[in-house]
Amino acid sequence: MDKQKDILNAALKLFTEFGFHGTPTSKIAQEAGVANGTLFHYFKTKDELIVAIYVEIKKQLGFCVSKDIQPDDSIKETAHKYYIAALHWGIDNEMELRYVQQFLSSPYVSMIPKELVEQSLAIINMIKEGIKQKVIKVTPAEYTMSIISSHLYGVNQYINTQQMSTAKQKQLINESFELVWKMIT
Amino acid sequence: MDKQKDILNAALKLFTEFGFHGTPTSKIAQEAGVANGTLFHYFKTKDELIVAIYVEIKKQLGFCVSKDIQPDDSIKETAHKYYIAALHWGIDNEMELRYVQQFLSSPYVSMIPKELVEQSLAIINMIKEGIKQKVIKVTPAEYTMSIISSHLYGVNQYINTQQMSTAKQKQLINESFELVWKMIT
DNA sequence: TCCATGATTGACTAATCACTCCACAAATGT
DNA sequence: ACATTTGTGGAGTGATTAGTCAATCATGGA
Repeated sequence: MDKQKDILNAALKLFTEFGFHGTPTSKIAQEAGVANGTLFHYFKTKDELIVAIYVEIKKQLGFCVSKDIQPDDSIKETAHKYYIAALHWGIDNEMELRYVQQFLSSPYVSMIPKELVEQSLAIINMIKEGIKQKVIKVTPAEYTMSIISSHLYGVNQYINTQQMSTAKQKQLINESFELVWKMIT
Repeated sequence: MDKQKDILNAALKLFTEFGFHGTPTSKIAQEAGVANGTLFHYFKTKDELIVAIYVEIKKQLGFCVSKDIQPDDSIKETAHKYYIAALHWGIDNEMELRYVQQFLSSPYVSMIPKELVEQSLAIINMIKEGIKQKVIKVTPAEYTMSIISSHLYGVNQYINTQQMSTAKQKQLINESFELVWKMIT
């Protein structure tokens, strides 16, 4: 019923499969089951749609990753929860992940609205708090963050390309957190 | 003098700046200082050009990374050399790295010629040899490989975004290898 | 000198695509 | 009941672009 959502979903699907250039707006409208003009009623330009999808995904990820965090969790507990949640999100939302990758390594990155940039501030702050509490190694928080994200990315990619039982996956995920934790402490 | 190289360089530059979609072949020809038709004399299609650039970069990286390797180096020495060379390549060839990222997260990946896929086999074999010699942890070699590459990527990104003295860079690079080595052994 | 081969040119084209426009429908307010 | 806003449709348009082609130019061998 919600045509805007239909358009977003159709566009997400087609963009991940055929790329931004490879999918005309007409195909998006067709896939979403709306008319060509309707698409431009909701999104003034194709670029705006491309950015909107990214913003939507980021919002979902942000919610998903932080929903289990308790204020009185220890640093390690918090980090563990963030890590696990992010990894699971990546596994469950392969298409969205691929979209984000494509988006971030395209010239559209420069169109990200400012208010979204601060999203990952919570994690940076957690790292800084961890350093203050002397549980995390004294290095620039951005460096630690960079290491963690890329590790996350690597594990995700491995899990997504190899196929394995859910049990093996769980084991791998937990082990990989311990690996990262050992590295940053 | 070599117009084919001129075209490749011009295309690399424009594609990294404006994306595949955002740069028309006419602009590439212009930047390369050749006529429109000349471009299509060397590359049958725009897609072929896009893939050719990737292949060229991969060739350079492959050469750069393996040129210092000696057959009688220890596993750790070999790994260290690979790691350092790859990191330096990424620092010295920011544009090429960005191109590779953009390419790999685009639908053009599926056009990579088969003979190129085996490129990273040498590193996988090194890891397997390391496992046999009991210096590297017993995990699937592809997993270890995935962890190393993504770590490399993360460090690279950090170095490229922050600016720091060359001395600090060197220190960071060496420390980061020890971090990875600790992780995989 | 003459020919052959391949490089080089740039005007041209057929197709595509982002976006507009306007008519109409549905919802919402008064 | 009427007016106003909001949503929806889809044909149409102007600009852009990948790729073509026929003509020229450069090189070198016979």
